[in-house]
Amino acid sequence: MPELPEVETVRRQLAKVVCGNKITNIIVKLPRLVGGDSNALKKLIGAKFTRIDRIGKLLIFYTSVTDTYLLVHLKMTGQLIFVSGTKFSGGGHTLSEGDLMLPNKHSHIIIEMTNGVLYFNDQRTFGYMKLVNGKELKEIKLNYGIEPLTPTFTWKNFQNIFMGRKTTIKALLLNQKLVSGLGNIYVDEICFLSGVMPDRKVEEITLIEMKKLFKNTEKVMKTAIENKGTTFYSFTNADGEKGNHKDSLYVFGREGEKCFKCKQEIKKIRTAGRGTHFCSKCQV
DNA sequence: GGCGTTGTTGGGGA
DNA sequence: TTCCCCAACAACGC
Repeated sequence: MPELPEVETVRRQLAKVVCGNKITNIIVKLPRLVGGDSNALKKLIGAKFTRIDRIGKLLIFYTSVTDTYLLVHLKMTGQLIFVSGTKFSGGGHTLSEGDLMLPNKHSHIIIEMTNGVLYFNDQRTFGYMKLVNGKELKEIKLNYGIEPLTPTFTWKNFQNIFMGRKTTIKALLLNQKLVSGLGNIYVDEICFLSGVMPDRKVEEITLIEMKKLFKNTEKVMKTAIENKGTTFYSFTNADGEKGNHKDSLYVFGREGEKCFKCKQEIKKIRTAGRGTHFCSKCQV
C-alpha cells in the first residue's frame, strides 16, 4: 500500500535516473490502465521527462512535450521499477534483489529509454498512468489537502480541518481532501503514538491530543521516508527493493502481538471501513 | 470457493 | 450545499 513515504521514495530514486533521458518506446499491455486507449501515451515517444513532482500519493512527471504531464497513481499494488543500462530486448531483466524477474505477468506498461527501462507493474490493476495538460493538473491539485512536510502543514491549518467535522479521527486523517498522503498504515501509527483511539469522534479530541496528532504525523512521515517506506504486501522502490520501515511499525499488522510500550495485546477493529489496529491501554 | 484486503470515486442519505 | 458513509472496483492469498 504505497502512501506518502513510499511514493516519495520512488520519486526521489526515479528523478535521478529518468530525467533528461530520451524515451524510445512505450509498450502498453493493459490499455485499461491508461484509460482504455493503448496509444494514449504515444506522444511521449522521443520526448524526455524533465522533473518528477508528487502531491499526496500521486506522482507527476513533467515532460519535454508542451503542456503535457504524466500522472502515475500506484493505488494499492502498483510498482515503478527502473532497470538501468541494458537495452530492453523482449527478454527482460532479473534483479538480484528478491529474484525479481522483469517483465513479469504484472508488468502492464513498459517505458524504454536510452539509459534503461521503466516498468509499471500492478498486481491488482487499480493504478493508472494518464496524460493531462496544465489546466487539468491545476484542477486535480485543488482536490488535495494540506501535505505533511510542506509549508501548508502548519499547526493553524491542521486545527482548521477539525472544525465542524462529525466524523472519526481515522476517517479525517484518511481523507485526501483534508490531509494528503496518509493511508491506512500510517494513520494507525499516528493514532497510536498520539494515544488516541482511531474511532474517536473528531469533536471530542482535545487540543493537547490534536497537537500530538499534528507532531506525530510529521514524525511518522519523516521516519518512514528515512526508512524508504514500508513493505507490507507488494511495495518495492524504484530499484525493486523492499522498504525498511515494517520493523518500525508499532501497531499496524500486529494484532494478537504485544504492545512494545506496555505489553498489552494489540487489537484490530473496523473503523472508517478499514482494518484498524490499536493498543487499548496506550490509546484512549 | 468465499472472504478479506485498500485507495479512490460517486451515489444516496442526512 | 455540504458532509458523511459505504458499495463498488479488481485480483490475489488464505
